[in-house]
Amino acid sequence: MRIGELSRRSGIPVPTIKFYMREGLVSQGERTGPNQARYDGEHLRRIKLVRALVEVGGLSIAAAREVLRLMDSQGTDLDTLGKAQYALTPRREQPAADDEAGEWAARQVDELIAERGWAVKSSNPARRTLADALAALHRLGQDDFLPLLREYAATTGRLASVEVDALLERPDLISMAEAVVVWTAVGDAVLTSLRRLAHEAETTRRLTPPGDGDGDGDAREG
Amino acid sequence: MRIGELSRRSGIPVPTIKFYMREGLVSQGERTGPNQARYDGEHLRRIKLVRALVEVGGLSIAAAREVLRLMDSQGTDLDTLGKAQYALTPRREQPAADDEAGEWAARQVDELIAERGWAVKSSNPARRTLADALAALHRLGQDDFLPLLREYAATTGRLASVEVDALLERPDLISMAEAVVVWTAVGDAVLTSLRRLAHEAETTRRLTPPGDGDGDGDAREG
DNA sequence: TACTATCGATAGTGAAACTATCCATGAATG
DNA sequence: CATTCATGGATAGTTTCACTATCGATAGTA
Repeated sequence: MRIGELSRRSGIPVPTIKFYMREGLVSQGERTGPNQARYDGEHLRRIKLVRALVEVGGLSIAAAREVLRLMDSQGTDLDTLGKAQYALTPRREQPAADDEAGEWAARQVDELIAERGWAVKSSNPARRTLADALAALHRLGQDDFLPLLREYAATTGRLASVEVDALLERPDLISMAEAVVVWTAVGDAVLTSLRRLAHEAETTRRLTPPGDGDGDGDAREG
Repeated sequence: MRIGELSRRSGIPVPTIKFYMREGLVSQGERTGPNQARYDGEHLRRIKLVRALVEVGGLSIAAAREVLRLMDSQGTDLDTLGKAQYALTPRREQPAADDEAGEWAARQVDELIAERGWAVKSSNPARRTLADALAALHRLGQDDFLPLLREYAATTGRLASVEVDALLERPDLISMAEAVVVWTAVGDAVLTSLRRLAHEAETTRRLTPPGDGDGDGDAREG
């Protein structure tokens, strides 16, 4: 197919597809003339993957490029998968604040990880993200979130277990690599939106007197 | 205090604080002269809150303003808290894709919510976020994520329960409003980073032969 | 043959989040 | 009390990011 069809089938404008190719997110088509090239289903699929990472996963173009590069690297091994996982985590440019809250938060993260017996490298950028979040909570005096943190950790541990189970069902490393990338990026959106939905449901359940409402548990009101 | 001290104590540059005031995220100081104003601890706290929403929660300035406006509104009631919750969810500007994947995803979301008996308004923007995520997975043929979705829903339901428990411990509505805002925004970061950490830990646990390594479960290697 | 599509290259756009400069004045210091 | 620094409000400028638009030569198509 030519680029027009690629655009129609993906829903992405031609100039944007060209932009992705320039940026190295999508490979060039097979050249058939000075101003002609041919694309195939792989290109289409790749464009959909880029959109998933960028639009749903919220990755920057640069981060997406790095993730895809690692995913593509021949001889995808577990180490590379780990790096791809790291590249999927939003990075902070600035060094961590070295104030009281920052140090406290870093300590909390270390303790939590030790407590759960998790094997996590110190280079895992999620350590930093978590520490930043805890530091922000601490600065705001929201320390009563801490007990929830333990709950969250236990819960995500269980989730990770079933997730890895499902991942290991994949027939080959290439397929696993793609699942790691997609599930990690898109899974964040799934998890956080489910949390929002559950929060509303739970609040409604708690604060609605029993017998109030239509009783089918669905409060769709637009 | 004056703006310089506010800057020093928050770690935010003076021009940025001025910018936040212009944008209505932080209230003006109490004027004491043509070019003088006085600020207090509330201002400092507010700046920290803005930073938490923007930096950790990833909210845009516009979204943060809306959230804070709702949080501030006198007579904070549960309805307002719900609106604040909605304002914390990242919005899509474009209408949902009406392709097969989009429709399929919307159906999945409705079914899931019905299945769990969740009372969730159809206006909850998290429905859309979740549908977009599921649509992306479907377009990529990653339908084996679906069983995990059920697991995720059950899990976030339990989390929401303990979270609302903790929330209702708060003495007043104002304090609850702040917790809703902060926990929702920062909680996303906590949850997703914990998921990353758990994922690495679980992968390591599964793929490391028993007895391999130092056995303390901590694989910090930098 | 006319018209549309495509190629790669280059330049332009619009939003977002700051950042810099200015001037009149107030505070602080020797 | 003179000098220096800080402040407030206003306005304009900067940087980054993710696209978009245009161009001239060439290719497919009705």
